Amino acid sequence: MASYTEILLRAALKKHGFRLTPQRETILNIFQTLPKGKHLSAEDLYELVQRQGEVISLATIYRTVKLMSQMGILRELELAEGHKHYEINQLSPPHHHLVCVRCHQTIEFVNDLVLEVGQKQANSASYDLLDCQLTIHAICPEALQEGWPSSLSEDWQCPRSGLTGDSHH
Amino acid sequence: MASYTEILLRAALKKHGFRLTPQRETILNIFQTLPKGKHLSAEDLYELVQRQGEVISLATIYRTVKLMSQMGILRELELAEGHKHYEINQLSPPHHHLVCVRCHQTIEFVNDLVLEVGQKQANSASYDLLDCQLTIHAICPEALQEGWPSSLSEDWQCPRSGLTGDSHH
DNA sequence: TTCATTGCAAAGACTTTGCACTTGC
DNA sequence: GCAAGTGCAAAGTCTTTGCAATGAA
Repeated sequence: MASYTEILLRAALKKHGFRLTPQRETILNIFQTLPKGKHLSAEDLYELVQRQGEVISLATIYRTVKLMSQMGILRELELAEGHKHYEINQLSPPHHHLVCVRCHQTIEFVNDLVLEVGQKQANSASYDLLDCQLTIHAICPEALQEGWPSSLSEDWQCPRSGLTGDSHH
Repeated sequence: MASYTEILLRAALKKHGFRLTPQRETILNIFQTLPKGKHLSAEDLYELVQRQGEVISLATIYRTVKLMSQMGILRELELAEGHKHYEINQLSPPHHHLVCVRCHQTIEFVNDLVLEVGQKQANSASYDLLDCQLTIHAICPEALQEGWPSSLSEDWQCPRSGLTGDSHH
């Protein structure tokens, strides 16, 4: 599963009776040109579309990422920000996430074992694997040192913030 | 990490300056007496509390499961139902989930490799591991056969429904 | 007594949906 | 042409929060 050209996307959609619309093309394009490891929320995507001069309604954004996730084109990530994030589903190799429950900073990593486990598990139940995500919840050293979770103040700024690909507000 | 008695819970809370309240005890109790592998949404928990004659406000339910998850007492699961589920965090061994994106039926499984990977990853970043979850998104044989996702009707009932521990409405 | 915790109700964040219009095929 | 797709605005669902009252230590 390399990269979805318009042709491939059309084929994938057609296979299920869906249509290729400019909106769907635009959205797929954005995900394809996204820096590796970056993931977007619906809102992020909405803004990115606007920034390149087009407009797609939020409703369509939601409908599209949902559809594409269900088709296996996108991965739906549930990190710790309270809303979903999406990225291109590159099955080779998918990366996983280590998330600090305190500051939400996310470290991505790759591990082939995980996919093997997932594939094996899906196969053994005769399921068709779409995606496979290992999410590790942990506390980062900075938060630990700060004595977390005794101080629940939501305003503490982890010095780690801004270092990695954390794309929420 | 065997089972939280009142004593242990108090100690864990005290360590962070939190208090032991009847509500917190009740909630922990419910999770402890829950059948293995069963997980609850906030709403589920709210109803279970009522069914045993007590009343805890939804706000407190939410605050409590959040706190306990952040303390590592509960695991916060993000499956495919659009809301979070919680269960006791038994680090030995944590189980993982294979979820059908179509019918939301969930198969649980245990795999030691996953925890090893998680632990190793957390350690290498000097994080303190709280939880480690592998979530596999896939399509169940029944849905595949039904031609999913070409038929997006939300009313299709997977014959698999009701077989396993799927606790949403 | 003191400060964490609770309950209530209101607010918030995110997502979905009904409907009329548009458009791919 | 017709069913699928879109945009809009309204409605939902789940979750959080302000505040006064309560209660654990």
